[in-house]
Amino acid sequence: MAARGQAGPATIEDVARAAGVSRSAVSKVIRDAYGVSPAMRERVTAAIERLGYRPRVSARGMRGKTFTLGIEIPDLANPFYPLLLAGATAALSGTPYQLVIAPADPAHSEGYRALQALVDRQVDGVIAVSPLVEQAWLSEVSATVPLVMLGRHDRAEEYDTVVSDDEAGALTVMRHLFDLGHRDIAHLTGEPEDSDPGFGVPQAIRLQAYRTAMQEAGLGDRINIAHVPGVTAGAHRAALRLLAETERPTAIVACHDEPALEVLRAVADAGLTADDVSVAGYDGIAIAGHPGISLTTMRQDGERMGRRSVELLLERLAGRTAPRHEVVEPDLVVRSSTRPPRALGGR
Amino acid sequence: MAARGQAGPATIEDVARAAGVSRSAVSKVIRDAYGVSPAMRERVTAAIERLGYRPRVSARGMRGKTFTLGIEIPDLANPFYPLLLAGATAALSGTPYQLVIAPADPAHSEGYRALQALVDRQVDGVIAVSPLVEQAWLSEVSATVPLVMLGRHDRAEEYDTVVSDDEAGALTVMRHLFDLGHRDIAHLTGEPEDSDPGFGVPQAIRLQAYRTAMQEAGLGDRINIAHVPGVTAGAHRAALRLLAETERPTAIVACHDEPALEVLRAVADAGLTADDVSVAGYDGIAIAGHPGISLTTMRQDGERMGRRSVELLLERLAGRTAPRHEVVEPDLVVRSSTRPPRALGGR
DNA sequence: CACATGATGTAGACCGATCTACAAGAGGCG
DNA sequence: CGCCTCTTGTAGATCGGTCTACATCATGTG
Repeated sequence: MAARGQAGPATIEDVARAAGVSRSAVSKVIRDAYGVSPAMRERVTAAIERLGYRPRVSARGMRGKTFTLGIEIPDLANPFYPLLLAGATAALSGTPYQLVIAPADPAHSEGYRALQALVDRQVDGVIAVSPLVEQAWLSEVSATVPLVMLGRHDRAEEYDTVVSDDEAGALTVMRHLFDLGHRDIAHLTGEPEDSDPGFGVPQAIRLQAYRTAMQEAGLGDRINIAHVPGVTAGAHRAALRLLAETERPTAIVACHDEPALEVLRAVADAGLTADDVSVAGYDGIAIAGHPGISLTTMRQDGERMGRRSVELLLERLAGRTAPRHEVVEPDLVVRSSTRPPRALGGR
Repeated sequence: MAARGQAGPATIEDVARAAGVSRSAVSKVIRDAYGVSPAMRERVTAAIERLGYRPRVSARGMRGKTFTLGIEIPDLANPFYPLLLAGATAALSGTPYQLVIAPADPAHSEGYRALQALVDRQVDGVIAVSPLVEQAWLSEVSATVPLVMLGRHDRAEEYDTVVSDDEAGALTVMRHLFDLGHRDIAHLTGEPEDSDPGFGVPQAIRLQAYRTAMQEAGLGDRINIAHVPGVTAGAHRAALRLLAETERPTAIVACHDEPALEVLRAVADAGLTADDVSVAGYDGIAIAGHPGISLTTMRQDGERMGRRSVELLLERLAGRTAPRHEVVEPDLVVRSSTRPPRALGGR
């Protein structure tokens, strides 16, 4: 922003005129292309400075690139997603690329809409976080623009993926609870249709791991799954229901930290404590470490996941064609929300 | 997305050819402009459908609009901001506009960079949340594109603003604490240079209100202000220092909920409880209502603020030229983090 | 019946960049 | 000295839309 010729912001034409050179020359300087003499660069740069010229991304996008990467995110209210963004933003600093976020409500069709909006805007690369769009559709998108699917376990040929090892993570949580002595462990997750493991959604993988762990521990008959519509929104009520059962579970595992917070709230509302019911979450959001919450959780390195996603995109833009599928290992953070069950010597 | 002619996604040219009409005709149909017969609309729509045609925003932006509104947000990790986004997104549903978010680290120059990135992308309107950019610069920006400053109290002639009544809110918190019997009340806020009331930043207004309230209560000599670099990041240490003072304050008011959470953590770390030190925040983030936290706070209707910002932009796009400055009233939510001071019979 | 009016569709300029092809000039070399 | 190569800068096509001006045709009207 600075003084400009007449109507509206300066264009490349204005700069060319001011510097006494051609448009092409200015363009070369901007793009740092081959064939510019130091003298010319000097004059053009000065003119750019003087006019406060900024190239318009729309115009650049017509032929070249937009220097924009888009990330589609469902539900920014979930504090795990900002972690991804922090990592993505960090990975982009120092590059000429700008990150733009398209928010999408978690509702089904919203993911499509938001991703489509990014594609319409000619972004140079897309990161998709919405788990509920069809793989085939993503493949089609990736024919137009490089794409990274973040968080879902599908090893597509057409695009890259970055995921956390949800199976190992969920099994680790279960082992932790078994080690504490729990046998009546309930699992709280989303609606059944989203939990089909074929879809590759994290919560589906975690649910499957829960089943496997219970079976292998010989507790197949104690499997207790609460499918909650809207997960976080319905978690409080669902948890109250679990807590009112005659054979109350001694531990509840939620598919994410956010619903786990609601479970904790329900535990408090029911007049119970962590000595009565252990609660474990999954994600490792920051508030889980607050002394008033102190939630045991599997911490996913969201920042790393966001960073790697961007790096994979940049590699694609640099020419890579073979798909890559990255796995990030989560780690268990034990806090005071999980304790031995009362009957076995819990204080 | 669907079948397309040859290389790359279909263009308006392809649609025109497929429908046997001119580009202009297709353009008219897309824009729902005057002069299209039902028959023509029919044929064109069918062709669009068949080819899976989507107009490219870059190309549209060259002459017309981009149907994109941009919002610049510092620090998405602060859960108050997603509230704004939720409101903004909601206000946009049903309109042809798409919201894109440009993330900016809270560092000073980042706000400029992110806002500039949005302007470069030819958005039809901008919402700025970063409080630390100069008013004059914003005025310049608003010569190019309609702008709403969200959260800062400057009644500029060139652009609209949406703010919460921070003065009334902060005074309300103080009255609440006075009513409980507190007299030694400390205030925790950001760095002094950001607290100049002339800047209009919320935390500056709140700090000023704290001063006023203390003065008017005859407690001018007990004013105790902790200026913390990086607010949230430094709040924990700063709170520990306050708690270690010989004349320990009986209440601590933070300029935002996020640092207030850190104060609560410090209180716990120091082996104290809400009976020893009351804590109040400001913003009304959701987690403050969790039983493990239970933080007294001034709730700002972030969703409403986001919604109003978008509505003001839409009005501008519809032709309004006179600036509007909206004020939203916050309300006090009393929870168990504030109690009467021990000396006066707090149990 | 000649003419004004209004509805519908098309041609082509235009937006602001990029990028290819090429011209002009400077050195290098046999 | 003539030719070749390399560097530097320019002209002009191009991207995919929008938008203005205008042509065409059907209809209403005096």
